[in-house]
Amino acid sequence: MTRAEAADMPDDGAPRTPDRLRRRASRLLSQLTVRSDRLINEGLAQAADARKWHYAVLASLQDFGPGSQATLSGRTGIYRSDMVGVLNELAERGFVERAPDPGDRRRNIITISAEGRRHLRRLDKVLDDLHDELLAPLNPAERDQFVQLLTRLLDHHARTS
Amino acid sequence: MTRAEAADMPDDGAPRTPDRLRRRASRLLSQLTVRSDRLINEGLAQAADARKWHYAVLASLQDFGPGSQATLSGRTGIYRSDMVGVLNELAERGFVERAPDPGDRRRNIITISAEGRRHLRRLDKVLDDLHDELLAPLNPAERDQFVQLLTRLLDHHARTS
DNA sequence: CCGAAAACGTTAGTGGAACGAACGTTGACG
DNA sequence: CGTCAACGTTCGTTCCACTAACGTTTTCGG
Repeated sequence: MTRAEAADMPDDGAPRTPDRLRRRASRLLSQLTVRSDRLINEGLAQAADARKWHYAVLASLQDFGPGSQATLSGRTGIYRSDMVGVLNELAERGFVERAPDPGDRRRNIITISAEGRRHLRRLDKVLDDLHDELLAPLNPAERDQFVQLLTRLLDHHARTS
Repeated sequence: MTRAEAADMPDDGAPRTPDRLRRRASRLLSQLTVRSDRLINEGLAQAADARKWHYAVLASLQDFGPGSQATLSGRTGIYRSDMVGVLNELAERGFVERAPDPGDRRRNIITISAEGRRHLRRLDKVLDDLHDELLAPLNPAERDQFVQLLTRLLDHHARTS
């Protein structure tokens, strides 16, 4: 033994973390979200040169039709300040069109293009695969449960915010 | 009607988000974690002038005894670069002591103080309350389930990292 | 009908968290 | 003894949620 590192190593090399720390839901959430975000970001970047916000915007356009940037902000939860950049990226790639609203010249009307629709289908597939990886340890019933629980918690804290 | 904003408003004022977006586990995780982090940070700051890192370090010291900064990094998951600041804050408040290791002058040995122990007890209570708020919509069995699921997912992705 | 207030898109910037690079000091080891 | 690794530390980067302010355009109350 070079020296007794002991006490932190459960004899298999990994440093030990106190249970009361490891069991805290807030900590589990934070840590898992870091991994999840990394997985999704890297996956989207590499498989489709995309970011998760692209998906949010395109899906919102596809499912609810064209809208102003402010509307899209509301639908997706992306801040209007950040929406600018996202739409620039999407417009650059030809996935959306940004046109001034003739009826209200403060607004832009954002429309999804045919290419955008195709891209969205691709993103949906990529995300399906990535979520399969994310939720790998859970069986279908448990995945549903997990999503259920998350949804209930989020709903509660969204109303209360 | 001033104008038909329609389509995004389920007739109760809240903008509508596509289901495929709302159901993605990664998105639920991100959003919930934002709320959770905010709840915990604000709660700790206001009730105990503390940050969550403080809890991690103090709990690790209490449960596994003194250690070097590197050991604490391993136990808590805090980067050694960030550990410096955390320990400064804790030492300033008299919750830990930072003393050079006589047996290895590269290291500092960090020890929790009596005050630190008291503070940790307080933090534990505050965190209990905050988690009660965080998990409010779930009954005890569901909370256990939730923690179970999170743990399994995190374990899987920690090994695979 | 006019002036104040609000909404819109946009730019710039803040604060926190996770993480990497590099450096001087000190110990381990062939 | 010389090389290499570990330690604490400083500095910097990147990403995300979020705020502030501004010019333009529209709405609305008096």
